[in-house]
Amino acid sequence: MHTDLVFRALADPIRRLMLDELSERNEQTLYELTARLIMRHEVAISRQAMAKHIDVLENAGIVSSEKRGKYRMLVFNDKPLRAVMDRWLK
Amino acid sequence: MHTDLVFRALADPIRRLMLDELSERNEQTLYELTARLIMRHEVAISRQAMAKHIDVLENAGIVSSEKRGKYRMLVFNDKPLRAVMDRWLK
DNA sequence: TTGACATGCAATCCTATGGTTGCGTATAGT
DNA sequence: ACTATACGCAACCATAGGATTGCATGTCAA
Repeated sequence: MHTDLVFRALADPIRRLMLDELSERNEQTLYELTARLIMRHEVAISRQAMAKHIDVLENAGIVSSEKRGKYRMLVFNDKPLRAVMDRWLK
Repeated sequence: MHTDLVFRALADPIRRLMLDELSERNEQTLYELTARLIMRHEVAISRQAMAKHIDVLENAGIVSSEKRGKYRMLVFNDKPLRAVMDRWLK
């Protein structure tokens, strides 16, 4: 597991909001998630920017995506977070 | 507490190494910490760069510093980390 | 007091990163 | 078959972040 990718993924506030939404309601499409962020958190962001964020989260292993037809289903995975968190918290 | 500052502080690998050292051996001066990073972790970094990193960690509340004479004593504080970590780990 | 030492401050540079724009592609519905 | 939809890809841009450089400041020891 790549610690650096995990921490860098968490460094952006929008990505953290994405994790909030995904941890609360799993299995969303990229489009759904984008709409939720815009409406519930009043962020102004494009679909392309969201796609980039998803790539970052996926490379870090925090989110996995599965292609279903024309949709990209997003699944939250908390294992990398747990693995990385208790580094300084014995 | 400023969540964003905490996460951004953790985004840099050198700052994470600094926390490793400080959590293991508290109350070091900036100079000591710099020497330790260079020797034990083989990082090539200047004192000025280290000072900047300390500022970032201090603004995030993860490290506090106290001026003692010509020394700047560094103290690790894990509270912001704990507060921020169990956001997605219920 | 004088000099070495630990640190502070400011300007500059380079690269990474987040965002936009524009276009292309594949799937689903009618 | 046609069209709208959900998404992928690549180029460009602007800003922020990490590092260096140079100089200034304050403290301690001799």
